[in-house]
Amino acid sequence: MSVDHRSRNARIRRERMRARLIEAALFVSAEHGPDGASIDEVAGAAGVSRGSFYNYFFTLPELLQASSHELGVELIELVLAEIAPVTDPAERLARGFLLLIDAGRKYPLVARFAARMAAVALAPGSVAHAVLPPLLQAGMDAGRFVAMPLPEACDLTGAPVLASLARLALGEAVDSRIVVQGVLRVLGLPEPEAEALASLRVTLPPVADDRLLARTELVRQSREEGCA
Amino acid sequence: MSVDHRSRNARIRRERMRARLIEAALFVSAEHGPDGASIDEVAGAAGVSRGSFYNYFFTLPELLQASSHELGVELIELVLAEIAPVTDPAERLARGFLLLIDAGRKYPLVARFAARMAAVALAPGSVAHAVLPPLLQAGMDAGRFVAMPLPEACDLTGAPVLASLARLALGEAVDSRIVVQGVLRVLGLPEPEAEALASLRVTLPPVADDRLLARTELVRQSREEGCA
Amino acid sequence: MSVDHRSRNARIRRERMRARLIEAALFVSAEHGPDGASIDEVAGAAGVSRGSFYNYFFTLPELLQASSHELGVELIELVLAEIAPVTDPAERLARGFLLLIDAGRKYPLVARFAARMAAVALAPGSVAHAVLPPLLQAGMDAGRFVAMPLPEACDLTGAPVLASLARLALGEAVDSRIVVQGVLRVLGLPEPEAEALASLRVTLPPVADDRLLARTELVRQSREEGCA
Amino acid sequence: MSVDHRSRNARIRRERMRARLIEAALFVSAEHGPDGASIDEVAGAAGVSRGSFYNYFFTLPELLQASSHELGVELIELVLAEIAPVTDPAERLARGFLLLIDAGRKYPLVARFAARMAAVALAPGSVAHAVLPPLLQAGMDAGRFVAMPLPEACDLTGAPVLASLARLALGEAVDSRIVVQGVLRVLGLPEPEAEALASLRVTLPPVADDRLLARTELVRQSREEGCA
DNA sequence: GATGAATGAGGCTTCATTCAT
DNA sequence: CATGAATGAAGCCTCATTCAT
Repeated sequence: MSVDHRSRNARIRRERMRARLIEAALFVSAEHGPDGASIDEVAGAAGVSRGSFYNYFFTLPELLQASSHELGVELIELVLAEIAPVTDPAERLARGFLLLIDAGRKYPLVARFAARMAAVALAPGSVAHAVLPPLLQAGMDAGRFVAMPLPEACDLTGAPVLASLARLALGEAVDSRIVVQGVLRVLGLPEPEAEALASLRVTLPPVADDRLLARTELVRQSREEGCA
Repeated sequence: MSVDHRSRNARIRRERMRARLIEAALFVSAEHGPDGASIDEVAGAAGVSRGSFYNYFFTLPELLQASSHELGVELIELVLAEIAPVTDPAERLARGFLLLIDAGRKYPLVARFAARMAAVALAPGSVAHAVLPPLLQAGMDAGRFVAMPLPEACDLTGAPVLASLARLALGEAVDSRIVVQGVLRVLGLPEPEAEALASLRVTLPPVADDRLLARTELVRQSREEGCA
Repeated sequence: MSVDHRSRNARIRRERMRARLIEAALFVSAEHGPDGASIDEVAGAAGVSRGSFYNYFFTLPELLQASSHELGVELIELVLAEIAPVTDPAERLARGFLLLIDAGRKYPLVARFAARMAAVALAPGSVAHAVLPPLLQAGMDAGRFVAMPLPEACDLTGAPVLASLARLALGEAVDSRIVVQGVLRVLGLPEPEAEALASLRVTLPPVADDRLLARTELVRQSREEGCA
Repeated sequence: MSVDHRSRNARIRRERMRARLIEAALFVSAEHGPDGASIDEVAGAAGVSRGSFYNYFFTLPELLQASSHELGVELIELVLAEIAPVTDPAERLARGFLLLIDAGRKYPLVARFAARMAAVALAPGSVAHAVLPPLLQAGMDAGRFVAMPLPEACDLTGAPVLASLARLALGEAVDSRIVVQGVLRVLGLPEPEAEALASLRVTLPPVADDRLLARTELVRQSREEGCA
């Protein structure tokens, strides 16, 4: 029993430390890019010692990968939960992309991270790759999208959205309606419908305080206060 | 006269050395990415000493930038020359993108470079940014494309093509017909025309032996022979 | 307790490492001058790795400064302790200078260091600058020395002594009696008194084995043994 | 004949080039110290190529030595010429030192150079060492100065003057009357006479435009104009 | 586990020197 | 002779990694 208890405590502490490192890696790599980060800096940002890092990860890329994965999962889960009730594949895709660009707008770190980590984030095996193809396939199966090979379909739809996030990260304005309407058009939707779906109003649900997304906001706010 | 001769010789030699460095940078950054390159490695690949690098460039990013620029210019000039006789903006765009993807197929280094250097290659000020917007604008002005803001239009058309190059670089197959058809569709072309234009047969003209593009081929061939 | 113990041990080890670096810097800069020293050489002389240097100092000048300061403080403390009982300002100065030149004779490294580091050692903010002016001022206030501006007084008294140390460092003989008598003369002391004070017999007290001064001796001895 | 003529021309050109290098070395080492100079910088300041340097000197220290020597000779010749008519050794010394400090005031580069190059400038074999001892010896032989060993006499008189120049180089004020009076006092002159001699008014004669000293002035002036 | 000292490999940059033109 | 390109040795610094406490 006491052993159990102790080990449970230990496990919880481990989780928390891991989360702190992942969070720190997120900030640091959003700031300096994945290649600009150093173990020292990440550990410092997490408030732990250099040596501790090695108790949780073997290499820096491994942590960055975990960091990217974690954020991606949170983001995707948020979006998927939001579009879960929607049954029409076209509307699902439209809402999903609109929400994603909105997330980039609301959470600047997300946009910056997406821009910086595009190579990692889109690599096969990433969250994005797991989610987009099924959505597209479903639309084609339902006859809502014109049939086309999935890889090309991903390039035609996912890449513009990612590019939009990158532009957001640079501080430029992005009209998500235009982008999503184009994406739907490329999938063969009739123009009026593409326009209607791209004009849907979507809202990101609030996220729990302990999620990565919420933490990125906190950091942003504290910085603004710090500056003001 | 003799002064002239000497200085001309010197200038030519300088040019050649510079070209060697740029070429080497191309290979190295295509291999390891822009952040994986080191001055040592580039100099080594060029067959010159570490110190020589500093006689031609101040920093590595400067060389990479020059390298990216040089290749981009060659590529763009090649494509532009090929589509120069074409007057219809839609056909120009279709042929241009088809040629570009073809170039990625024919010159694997180009694809790899495009994939690795996306961030650099697409940054404002790059060759791509100078070429695509006017093409799109011309099409809209001519009423061939639906009107839409240029930035979003770039994201919707350029990003899929770049993504295709990236996929090529990974060794995957890419059906450029599908991609270009989609790009034309997103620009509002009627389906039959989009299909027709995307089905055009294009051929990259041969390039002079001293151009970067040709040199990338030579390297590839010599490597294959080396392996075989 | 255990924390205390660990951190105390750590602190002691840090101190020791720092001391080793300072000591090494002393030898190296006495040998090659402050501009001839390199981080590599100092670290090597201290028997530690290049990287360790950076765990203790930011720059080489910082270490040299620390080194100079440390030795200066030891030397000054030694001399000041010795002349503490003396009340007559003239005798204090005479004994102080005699002891200093004696130190240069007894500890060749001190002389060499003084010669090499004159620029650093005499810069405003150095130990020498903190000690000599008050001594001179006291003598003038007491009417023992003729009144004159302090800066010029420092030049007239301190510079000859430093020059003597430099000559010692070159292996030449120095008659400290002559030098000190001259210094007292320039301060206006009547000749017989100047001669009497300059003829005082002084002896440097022994120093603890862990002081820098003692360590310089050890090194000298070990080298002589090595040669013999 | 023509050979003679050509070789004479050549010799003159060589001399000029050598002079330019020496002058450049003077400026550069006065600016950054003897250890801060590089061949590149000196050659650049002289307006010649790196390679040319090696046609005139083997090493940088050799050039610096020549530079120091040249300036020292000019300065000494200037002072010696000025005090040539004076027969009293004490007055010769007084006037000489007064002129020297004046030179430091009038030609800041001289002061800075003296401060920076003290080690080189006072090394045995330097100009200073060739001039001061005979002056002192003459005074002792004539019974004007108290007898004392020459090395110590040099330290007691030369070092304060050099220290004064160093202080001038730092931008501090120096009362040469006080310094020279002290120097005479240390040599045993009766107080009234020391004061009288130290109060002599001396004036540096103008120097020809092609002398190093004059060139240092030109540089200073052009800089001031540049700033203004 | 957590810590941070110690290490040394690896990249960067400067600069003296050589040498072909 | 003058030039400046090429070289590589040598110093600087960062940082991933190991390890004793």
